[in-house]
Amino acid sequence: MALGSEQDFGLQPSQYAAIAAFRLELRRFLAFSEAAATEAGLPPQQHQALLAIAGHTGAEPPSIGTIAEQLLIAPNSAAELVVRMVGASLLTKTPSRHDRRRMELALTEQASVLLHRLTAAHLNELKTLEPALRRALERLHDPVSADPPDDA
Amino acid sequence: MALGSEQDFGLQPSQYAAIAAFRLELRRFLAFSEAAATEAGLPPQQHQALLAIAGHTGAEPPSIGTIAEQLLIAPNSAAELVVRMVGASLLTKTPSRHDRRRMELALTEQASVLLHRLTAAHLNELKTLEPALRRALERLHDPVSADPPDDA
DNA sequence: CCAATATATATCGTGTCACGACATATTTCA
DNA sequence: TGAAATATGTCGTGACACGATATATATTGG
Repeated sequence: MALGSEQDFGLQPSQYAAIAAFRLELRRFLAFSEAAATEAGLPPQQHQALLAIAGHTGAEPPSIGTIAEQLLIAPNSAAELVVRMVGASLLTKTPSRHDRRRMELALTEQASVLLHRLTAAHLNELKTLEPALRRALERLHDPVSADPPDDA
Repeated sequence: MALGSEQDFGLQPSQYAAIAAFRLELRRFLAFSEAAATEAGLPPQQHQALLAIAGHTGAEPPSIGTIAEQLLIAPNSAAELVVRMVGASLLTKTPSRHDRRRMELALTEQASVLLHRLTAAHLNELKTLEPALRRALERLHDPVSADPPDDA
């Protein structure tokens, strides 16, 4: 369903390079993020879960399902992730009184401090990486202007 | 070393939401990409390796080390990845005659066809996702203007 | 020109984490 | 109320990256 319906005229060799360069920029950011989380003693996915909870803006408190939606993982995977995080004293998990199927999640004090520091580091790093990310995005449309060769 | 040297004044609650939203957009793109590769019968990392080779612009032909650099993985991981891909008839691997430590990599015909279709699908999808990605990037600086709540 | 070192790739054991399949508890609704 | 939908939990499995280590080839200082 995802393939087969696009026209493939006009796919230049340089477009491979443009997409590859874009993916490399994404990887650089993700690698920074994973390294920062790991150095802080936090598995990367647990960092993302903290961020999703702290950044949650809905009316209902964040739940296991919220994690699944924001991290784009299956609900059972989110449940497992939360188990690990409660075990690591990063989250509290309490049954909702309005819907006792739901588990309401909240950051512990420890997690708040960690996330605050990590977030500051991320905003800082993004100041550096953002221009390259922007340029890579733009070159997807106009791949004629190339970067210097890989091995430069 | 990565943490602790940033000032953390002025980190608003809405910045968590801005970064979380940015990460969600990244995940949407990555999820599309992984799904497209998987539907095409290709493990996502193998797709990225194909892209890195096809998009390689250096003077020397791409090698195991090229894969490691572009995918930001360790050289031994790249070697393992290439073993799997040669086994799946996606790559040819021949020792370089100038440096017989090096293995020169090239796509098979089958892989070229696959990658061409996948790349067209990606360029197509990026037309849709790019605006959201751009907006999410911009809101990292100016997080006051928010998206509608999560559960809208 | 050779010994020491650096580089490129390969192998093996290990650990993390997401998934599918399935199970259970709670809520909703015809 | 009973059936279906929703939310979470459990277990076995698999992909893949890593660290430690090994081997082959290249490079270089003396």
